[in-house]
Amino acid sequence: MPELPEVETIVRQLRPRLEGRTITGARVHWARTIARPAKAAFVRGVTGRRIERCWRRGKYFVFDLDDGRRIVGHLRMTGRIYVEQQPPDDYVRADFDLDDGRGLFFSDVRKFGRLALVREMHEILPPMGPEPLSDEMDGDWMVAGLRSRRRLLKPLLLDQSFIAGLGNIYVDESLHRAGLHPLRSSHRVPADRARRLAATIRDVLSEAIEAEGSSFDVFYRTPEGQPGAYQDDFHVYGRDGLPCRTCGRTIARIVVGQRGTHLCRRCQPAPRAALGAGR
DNA sequence: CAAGACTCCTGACGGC
DNA sequence: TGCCGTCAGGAGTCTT
Repeated sequence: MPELPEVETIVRQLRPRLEGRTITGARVHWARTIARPAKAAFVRGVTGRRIERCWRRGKYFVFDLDDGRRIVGHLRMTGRIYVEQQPPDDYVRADFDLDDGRGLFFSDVRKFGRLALVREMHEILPPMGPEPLSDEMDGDWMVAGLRSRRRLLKPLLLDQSFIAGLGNIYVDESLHRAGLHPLRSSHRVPADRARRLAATIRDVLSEAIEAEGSSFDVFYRTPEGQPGAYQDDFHVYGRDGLPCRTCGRTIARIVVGQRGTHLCRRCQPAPRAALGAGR
């Protein structure tokens, strides 16, 4: 579920609750939640360790431990993390006792989320593109990146090995604001439009972080239990049938790469090859 | 290399 | 009310 702004918000709020805390015990209630090592070794490995730092890479959250190892996790569609006194819901797949008497709870309705205990990030992370908010992801990078691959824009931006952290919401929102149709071929995007896309992605993500992410249903809540506010600023995502907030044209929904895709046909003109498609 | 199908899971929702 | 099909913010694997 959560994309970069949601994971960033979660990590920021977990930081004061977790950094410096020692894990005094752990339980796993759904074995497949633990990607590696085996469940028992995971529990043994985290028990007694102090959490030194909480940070994020793409949509992954990372808890550095005091023995050089780290817990790396992904919330996928419906994962949530809390630091509370009591289990927050009926979907806790793993939980950790903290030395201040509270617990760290990993909850996930659909059981797609994963936790791993590793020494090096590459043991669990697939190849990942640059952080969208880093200096590396600038206009020049986007121009070169779009040219070097022959992909449809939307699937390319969703590809974590191209750029890290974007998901379905923020790709749709970024493409709309950049005036680019999701079915455009990456290598045919003019350089000036590619530069605009890079700037737009940074702006959209920054604004979403400012709003503490997006919550349009019950699944995303910050560790403080609050919904995000960015869904109020959506221009296309989930707005099919409603008027475009930029030009008034009805927002359309098509399917691209098996993903629901929202766009304004006036703000985002179709590429020639896609005319007549996507109905 | 690119793109589509299929899979992992559960719950909510619309239609009948 | 209840049953059924469909869909969901992710991503890995396999096939074409």
